[in-house]
Amino acid sequence: MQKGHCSYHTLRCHPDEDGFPFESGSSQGKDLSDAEDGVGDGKRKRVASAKKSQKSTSSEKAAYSHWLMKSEPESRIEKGVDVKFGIEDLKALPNQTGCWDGVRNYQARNFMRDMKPGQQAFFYHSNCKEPGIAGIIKIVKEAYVDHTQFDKKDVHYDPSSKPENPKWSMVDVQFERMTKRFIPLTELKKYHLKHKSSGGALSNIALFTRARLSVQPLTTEEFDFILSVISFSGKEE
DNA sequence: GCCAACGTTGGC
DNA sequence: GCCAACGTTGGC
Repeated sequence: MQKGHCSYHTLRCHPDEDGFPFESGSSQGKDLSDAEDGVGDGKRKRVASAKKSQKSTSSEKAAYSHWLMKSEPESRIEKGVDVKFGIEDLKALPNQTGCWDGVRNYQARNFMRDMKPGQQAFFYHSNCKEPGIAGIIKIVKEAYVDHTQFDKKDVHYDPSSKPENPKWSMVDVQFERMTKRFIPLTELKKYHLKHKSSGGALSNIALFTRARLSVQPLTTEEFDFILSVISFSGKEE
């Protein structure tokens, strides 16, 4: 499980279909857990203590506005199905839009639920020859029920999730553009290490501080810094 | 509610 | 293909 790979099921999703928004917003402090779906998931539920540390105006959360979403651009067979889904695959879909299904990690899911249409995300290529940021996508539909959780044939089928109380959500994303150059993970890591010691925009970037999260938030500073290094090194805006 | 065993992610 | 990091499961 786990992973934010849209697989081609994406083809079935049409951006215009009016799905029902499955609750939006809210989630920041909760982390692991299912916090907002109340019942349903079996046993153990360590409901996050979303309460604490959540001060200030009740409706206020350090809302993120930028994201980084990982997907695998190279073929890999999982349960007999190829999970490949690179930025070129998104670009090739009708309207260059697809649904980001298959996320099976609570934190990643919660971040998707925080996403708002219009926000931008980096499309990150993972588990491949050259990991790194390949382009920019845009959130075009807020979180709604990920139908693949109920599909026994799907790689990300989750028998523990019931239709009356779905566990997993997805958003629709649209290809916006390739970055003027590919930004390798190794380069980002250099900035991160440097910034960690001397201070800088990427000193705390989730890509390294929470490496396994497939859907991550980026601060505006982080996002802008990354865009700026693209241009420093050659082209881009 | 602890925590060992287990499974997954994803760089290398 | 290895394996470290870390999330999840489930017994107790």
